[in-house]
Amino acid sequence: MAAPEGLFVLEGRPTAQLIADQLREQIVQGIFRPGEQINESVLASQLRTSRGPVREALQRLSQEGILVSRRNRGVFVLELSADDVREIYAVREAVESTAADALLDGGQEQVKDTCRILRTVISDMAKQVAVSDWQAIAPLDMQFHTSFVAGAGNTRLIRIYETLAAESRMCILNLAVAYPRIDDLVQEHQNILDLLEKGDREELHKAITQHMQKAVEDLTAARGDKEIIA
Amino acid sequence: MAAPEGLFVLEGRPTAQLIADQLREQIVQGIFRPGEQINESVLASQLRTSRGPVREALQRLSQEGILVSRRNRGVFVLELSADDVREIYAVREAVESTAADALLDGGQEQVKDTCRILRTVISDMAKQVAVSDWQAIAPLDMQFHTSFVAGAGNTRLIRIYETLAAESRMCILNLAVAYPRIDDLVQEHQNILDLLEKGDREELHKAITQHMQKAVEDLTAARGDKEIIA
DNA sequence: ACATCGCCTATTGTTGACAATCTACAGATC
DNA sequence: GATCTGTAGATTGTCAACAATAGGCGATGT
Repeated sequence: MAAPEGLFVLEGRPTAQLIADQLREQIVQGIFRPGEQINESVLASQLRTSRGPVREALQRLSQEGILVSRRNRGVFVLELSADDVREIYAVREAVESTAADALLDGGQEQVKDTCRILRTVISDMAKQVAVSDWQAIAPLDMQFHTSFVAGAGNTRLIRIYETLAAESRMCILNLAVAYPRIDDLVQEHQNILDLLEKGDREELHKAITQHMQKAVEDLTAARGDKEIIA
Repeated sequence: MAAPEGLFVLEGRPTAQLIADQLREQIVQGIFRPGEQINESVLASQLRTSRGPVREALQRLSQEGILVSRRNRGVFVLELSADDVREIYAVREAVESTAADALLDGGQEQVKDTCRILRTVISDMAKQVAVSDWQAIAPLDMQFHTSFVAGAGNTRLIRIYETLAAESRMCILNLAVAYPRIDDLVQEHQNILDLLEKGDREELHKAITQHMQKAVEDLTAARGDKEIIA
């Protein structure tokens, strides 16, 4: 039978997973602000479920690092410092560089498939830039990079990058006006795509490094060094 | 399930954390074999606790990737394929290379502190090699690399590497005679330490890459390409 | 006024019972 | 004999009640 997709409130299968995904999305969208407390009981009754699955989901997100749990005090949305930003983007650079190598070593077919996906993402991105829809740009930005890493086909790399993507979106959303050089945005991603397609390993690595460095500069520019961003 | 004599009744505060840590240790030591099922209820009664904390610990290890959970069927110790080995060591190479750069960029002091730690590890390793105590060598091998990464001071990198270290130990332990070139072992690590101390970035990267490549060759040599190692 | 002690509340941590669901097996049916 | 079906058992998934604990706040004594 054709499976009719159920609604978001409560589905049959992996409840904790659904809660975690939903919550992560709400956090990176800024519905829960950094430093804000999340109460197990309250969330459970809101979701019409018990504390068990909620607790499981919260624990999951804590392990991912976007929540911090203090014993008998509560769980709170992560607050990011400038140092955190530097850490995150340093690791992102490492992961994406590795993915780039794996892609280029993986054969023409793999590169081609990945590029096809990346092209559509850039296309969507250009549309949203044209109408200045920042809300839609951040997810697309991350989708580009996530797809890039996914193209390498290393499941561990992908799993690592998922957490980094969530943290990056938290960085971006907490920066109010997130993209100072919004016109460069599409161009930069297009450049990465071109270099991947061309197979220019050297320049691709440089482009990734620069992309990350610029991001760190933008994200840390307005704030003091050790200050909390959010 | 085999009676695990190594598990102690737990006290103190973060119960689930303790269970997870102990269980992880038991798994990388091979007390729980790959593919073996781990039963929540049984484990709970062995630990004189309830299913809640045990479940939490198992979920944590599942997220780390050293357990796999199948709904309503049970949780099982991860079985590693040759592809898994390649994945793990590819990511390890990326992480350690990043750590190397961060170390060298972090100043003389940081490098010096790290080298001091690494020296003692190598010293211990040499002792165990001398008496051919393989059981003790694997942890020291991982301790070297974990300390190396820790020296970079990037908490996210460290967290990522902890999981990789656990998976690596699973690779090693499942290979029976794990170190074909046991005499080279100390030498290779010493070489990495020397290059770090010298600050030779180029050669250090090469050494790390070679170290990982050799490991993959050793670990996949005896088995078919897609075969399960354990 | 100030420091100290002890209660109070909010929140997580823990527990045992109960429900849902998957697999395997045995029996019926063709 | 092969295949379908329904039932049993094992295991996780869910739940609500209960316990422990950390930190706040006020009473109390000086």
